Amino acid sequence: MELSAAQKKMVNSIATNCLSVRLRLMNRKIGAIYDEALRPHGIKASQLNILMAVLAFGRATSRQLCRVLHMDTSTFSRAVARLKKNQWLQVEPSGEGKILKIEVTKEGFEKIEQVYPDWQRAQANAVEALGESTSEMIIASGNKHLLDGITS
Amino acid sequence: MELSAAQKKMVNSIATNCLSVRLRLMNRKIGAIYDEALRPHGIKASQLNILMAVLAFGRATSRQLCRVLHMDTSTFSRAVARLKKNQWLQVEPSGEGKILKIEVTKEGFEKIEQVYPDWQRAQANAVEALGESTSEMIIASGNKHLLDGITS
DNA sequence: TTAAAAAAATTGCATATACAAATTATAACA
DNA sequence: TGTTATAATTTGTATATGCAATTTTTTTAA
Repeated sequence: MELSAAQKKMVNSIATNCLSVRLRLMNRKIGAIYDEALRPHGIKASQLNILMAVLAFGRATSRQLCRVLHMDTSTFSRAVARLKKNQWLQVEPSGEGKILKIEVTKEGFEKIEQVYPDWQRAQANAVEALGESTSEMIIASGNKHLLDGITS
Repeated sequence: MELSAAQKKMVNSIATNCLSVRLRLMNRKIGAIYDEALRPHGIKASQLNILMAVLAFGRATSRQLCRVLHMDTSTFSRAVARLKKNQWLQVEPSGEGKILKIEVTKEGFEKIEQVYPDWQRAQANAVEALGESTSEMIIASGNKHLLDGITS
């Protein structure tokens, strides 16, 4: 393919600036750091993610957790099934309307405690890879999103 | 689960600061913006991603592209298969050792041109969702990574 | 020039992800 | 109270992702 100047500009515009491309790449790169650190514990970063969200929010509906995590309910549903299979999560109706009691089990919490030092190591490596300021911005930006989710 | 103060601190530390969790969430959120905008064109952001990388680098080995994209070769292999099936990519041996000639086809480039206005729209929405400064930092950080990949 | 070594690419398997469709459970109302 | 409307959950299907193992290709060495 021979490209005109205008075409090259277009290509360059997307290749250089596309936030989806950039975030995807960062996600692969940083995710690998955590998954490598967590591998000996038999848990993935994404799974720890959900355990943390459940702990942080306490009793919550699937719907609320999905909104906060900006995750499709079908994705959540299957993730929860895997976490239940590992005995890290417990899901049961609470009796109060549609609210499900989703709880981290004792085994789940023990897993988090075991993982914590390696998570800290991964976190330090990730901060080093991204740089301090980028890391802080990502964390701050994430908290903003978290708050978005809570209000409804 | 009843948590002690120290345990709550640990949970909060992970839930609030984990870069993997944050990037995953951003990725889902921002990726959805692009995929929604690109859906009418029958192409996913991740696929556009690879077309752009191929165009930006010109003739390249799979290995080099995988390194730049920080993508497993198996992931790349299957993505390329799908892009070939859509006639957007063309892969053939070049005769020079192991170097494969991976090229965007005319159809592939036309697809990019069709998509461009909607990509711009998605980009604007993503910048709005993330904020100017976060967006700029992500782009800058991404470019750093890109350069990392080139030198080898 | 052919056999062994090394490298690259693919395939098997598992999880992550989302959209659409189907199912199930809840709520509302007649 | 039983039927319908609504909301939540799960299942089907497809892509994205990575690790491990296999297969294919290329290089090296005999």
